[in-house]
Amino acid sequence: MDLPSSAGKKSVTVKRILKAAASVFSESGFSGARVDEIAKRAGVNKATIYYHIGDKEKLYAEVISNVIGNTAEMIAGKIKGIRDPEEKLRVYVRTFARNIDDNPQVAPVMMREVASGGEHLPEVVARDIFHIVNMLRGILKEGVEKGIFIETVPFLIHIMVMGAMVTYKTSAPIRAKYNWLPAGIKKLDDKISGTIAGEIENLILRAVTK
Amino acid sequence: MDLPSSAGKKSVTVKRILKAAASVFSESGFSGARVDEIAKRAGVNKATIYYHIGDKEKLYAEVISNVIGNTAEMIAGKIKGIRDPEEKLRVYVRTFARNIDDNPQVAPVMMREVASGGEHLPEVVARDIFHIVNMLRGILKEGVEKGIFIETVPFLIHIMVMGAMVTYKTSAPIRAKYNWLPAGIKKLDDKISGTIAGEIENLILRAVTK
DNA sequence: GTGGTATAACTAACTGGTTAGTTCATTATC
DNA sequence: GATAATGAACTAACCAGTTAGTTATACCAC
Repeated sequence: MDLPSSAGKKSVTVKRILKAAASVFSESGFSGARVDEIAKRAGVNKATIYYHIGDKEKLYAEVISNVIGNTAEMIAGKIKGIRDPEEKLRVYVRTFARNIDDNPQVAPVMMREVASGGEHLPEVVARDIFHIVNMLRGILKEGVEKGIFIETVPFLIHIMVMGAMVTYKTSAPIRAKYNWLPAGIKKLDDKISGTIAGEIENLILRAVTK
Repeated sequence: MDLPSSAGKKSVTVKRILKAAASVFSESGFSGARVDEIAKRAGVNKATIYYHIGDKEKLYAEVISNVIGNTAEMIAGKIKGIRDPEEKLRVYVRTFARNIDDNPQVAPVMMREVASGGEHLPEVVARDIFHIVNMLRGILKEGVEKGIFIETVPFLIHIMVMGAMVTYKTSAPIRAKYNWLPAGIKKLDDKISGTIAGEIENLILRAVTK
């Protein structure tokens, strides 16, 4: 019924369904999301979703691929031209930060996906994430070979960066809710790219640099 | 984690309900969890849950307080006797790791709670988490004053440690699922306390130490 | 260019299984 | 026998997925 998402041939209706689905799933998770609500936000009849895409699972898989599907490619592109491993690492962090800022659904969707043990995670997406970690491993290895980085566990570095950013982003509404929180926490910027990413960048570089 | 029988006035039935609820909620999240399933695992009739505790929300709040409720106290206790900020920071990380290992429900529950913007987070628990970050701030400040740490954003350090550990723990089933993952990632220990916590400890210390 | 037909896109209304929460009778305990 | 605790059965609401039909457009034969 649906075409592989490679060709950008999606109709306006399909795009609207996917956009609505992304926002509902990111707010409520898979089981919390209501197909009726998605239909309502997309401004289509529920049956239209089943006509164009398929059942709830299929819809979710489509959304998740769309939302965290091409991060690896983006990072690879940004890193390509750079020589210095240190700068590569900085760009790695920055690109991630930008990606999370630009796609607000990524963070909560990814968190819940991990929390559920990848219950609904399409293998393609798992491979994409592995690809990202692998790039990081390349960067770190190169740094070690050039004598500027210490030996580390790339996967750990990855989840420290990722974990921090994703938690930072998703915790924003919680931080906003409680007035008794001190300014130091409450006043932190909502955007990651910028001050926060810069801070994380520096911390990670200090951690891995000889 | 089990309370001494003096402090815990909870009946055996209530304890069994809370234990069952914790495991179901941590597997399926709030909306994915079924009250019938909780009753079944606890070996009680569903009405017993409503008699002793209340509705699903009440039950969830009870579980969440139980599961991440007294971490602050535990950390405070462990840190009390220590002078050296560096060692305090190490203990901070280690205690957290231990806590996550000992209570396997903590990580997924916390992740989903953050992902949902604290939708069901009891304020008591939010205050507890803030208390933890505040302790970390104290440690870091002390280190800065003694001239051994650089200035950092405590909240960021906290979510780097936390994010990494929680992600590490919950990603275990995903890492186990895919056989195409290289040994370097697949062979990582499931327990955090030990090698992993040690590695995180070192990274964080390198990051904040002058 | 008119009538006929096929097809894609969509909808209102329905179905049947599921599930949170209730009721009330029954059992155990003191 | 009064109170606390539990069980079996029920109900009302909810919700994923279906059905049967409508509209719009394109295509084709004559």
